[in-house]
Amino acid sequence: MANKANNDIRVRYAPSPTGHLHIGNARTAIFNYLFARHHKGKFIIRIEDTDTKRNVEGGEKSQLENLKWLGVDWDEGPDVGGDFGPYRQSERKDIYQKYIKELLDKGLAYESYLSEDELTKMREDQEARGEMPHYEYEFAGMSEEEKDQKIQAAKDAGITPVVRIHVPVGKDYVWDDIVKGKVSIESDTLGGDWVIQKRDGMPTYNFAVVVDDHLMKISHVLRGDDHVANTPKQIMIYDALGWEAPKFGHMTLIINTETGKKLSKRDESVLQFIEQYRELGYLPEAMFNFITLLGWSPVGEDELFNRKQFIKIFDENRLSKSPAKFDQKKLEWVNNQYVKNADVSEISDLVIENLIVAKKIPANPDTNTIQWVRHLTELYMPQMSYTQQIVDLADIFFDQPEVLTDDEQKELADDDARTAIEDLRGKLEKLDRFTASQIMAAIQGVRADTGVKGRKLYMPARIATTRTMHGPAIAEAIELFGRDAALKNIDKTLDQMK
RNA sequence: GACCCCUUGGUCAAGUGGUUAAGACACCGCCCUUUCACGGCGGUAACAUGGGUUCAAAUCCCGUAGGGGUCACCA
Repeated sequence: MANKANNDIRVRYAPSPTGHLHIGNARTAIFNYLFARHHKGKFIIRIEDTDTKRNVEGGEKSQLENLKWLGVDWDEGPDVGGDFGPYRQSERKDIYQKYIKELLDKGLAYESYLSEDELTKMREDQEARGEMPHYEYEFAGMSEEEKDQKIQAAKDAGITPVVRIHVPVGKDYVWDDIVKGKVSIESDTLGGDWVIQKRDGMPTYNFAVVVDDHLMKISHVLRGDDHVANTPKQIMIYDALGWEAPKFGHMTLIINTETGKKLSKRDESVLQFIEQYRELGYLPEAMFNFITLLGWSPVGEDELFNRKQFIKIFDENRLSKSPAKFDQKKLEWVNNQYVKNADVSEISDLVIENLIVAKKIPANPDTNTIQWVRHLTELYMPQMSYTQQIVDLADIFFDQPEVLTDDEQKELADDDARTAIEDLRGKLEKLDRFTASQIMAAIQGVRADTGVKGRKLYMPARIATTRTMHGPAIAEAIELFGRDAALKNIDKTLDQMK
């Protein structure tokens, strides 16, 4: 199992089209991508759709789309083709067939005629005996004649066989794992002769993977830790077919913060599909950045990198051996770093979508609205972790509170407050251009004319115009309300003042 | 249960025999800000445990405990 030469580096990401792109899968894809790009090798996408029952309509398309969104691109795959296609396992049936036949001819595999019922019974008996379920050789101790008879009987009963591989007895399967180091698993712990071809004629995962990886000249297999137990089975196939196995690397799983277990797709306490984050207005660069830092760390102290930098500094030897919890807070922080530094127009476009979905603005906003949202976005960019937060953050612009809080009333409980607010009202009404700079001038005018200043001026002014004591820069906020709304708010506040 | 693997602060993590055991998120405090946030500065807080090996152990070895993964005609 010698290491292949660097110029032959080919890695793959092999999703099954059973749904949307999961965080864990995205991470696998990203690490493979980074590995390929760093070593100037090829990155391939292969669709593993041998379980026809579980394939989801549109699943493949969604997976690829979200991968592209993250900024991952590939050299070969079902959509772009390549010299080693087809890139969907469902289209490679005859290829698998050929190798199944080869193993059958060599006597390394055999047809198994056990029915579902017999298999179930076997497992139940084992369980009753306190054993873990495993396959027991169905022709154990039989002569050729007895064996033939049994097969004939099964055939007569209309049973279609599956194909099983003979698992060597007492053999150690050892490999030097890129992340785990030396791993060794004994063949007798594998659960017996396993199926390489299902009753429907499709190959099983562990068989198809080997055939494809070999034919596609895959040099390194980087995948999740949950595949460790599959590796000996796969090496077994490489051996049986006389092929050289690639290098394996098993990355630790991402686990749920609360349960400490591997993120399960059914687990609803964590958002775990890329698409969900996309809808909340997370930026692809930020997601890429954050995901890459899960189970991998760069050399220095920096944590913010773009794709190009990651490609440059990626080092598979720095993959972590222990599982990482998914920290949403940190993701928010990372995303905020990117939001803050993004172009206003990019963020604004996302904000518009979020506001439309929340029904705060019409589905087809006019140019005034778009311009208005742009200003709004600029004001809130420094504090948005993700753009969907704008809906709550900017709530005062859409739904002003009917009553004031006690804290707000306290700020207004002063004769100066009324004086200042009334004076401000008059000045705002007369402003010829309702812009932030003019508004600020008006506020300062209030100070000059009434003598009210400092917090006693700004707080009442803010509360009266925006109906809340917290928010972005006061003049900008008032401008965003517009003259009519600001005056209306002032009147309402004046009425409610004690 | 069997087999594989993991264990540094609440979280992510650096660290590969000699360090005051980095850094980031979160948290707390102060500053900036006529509000909130951003930003700046500072702080609390960790080598699971017991034995070895060694002049010296977070680092190497063994045991224990805890955690995880896998045991399909799913991938």
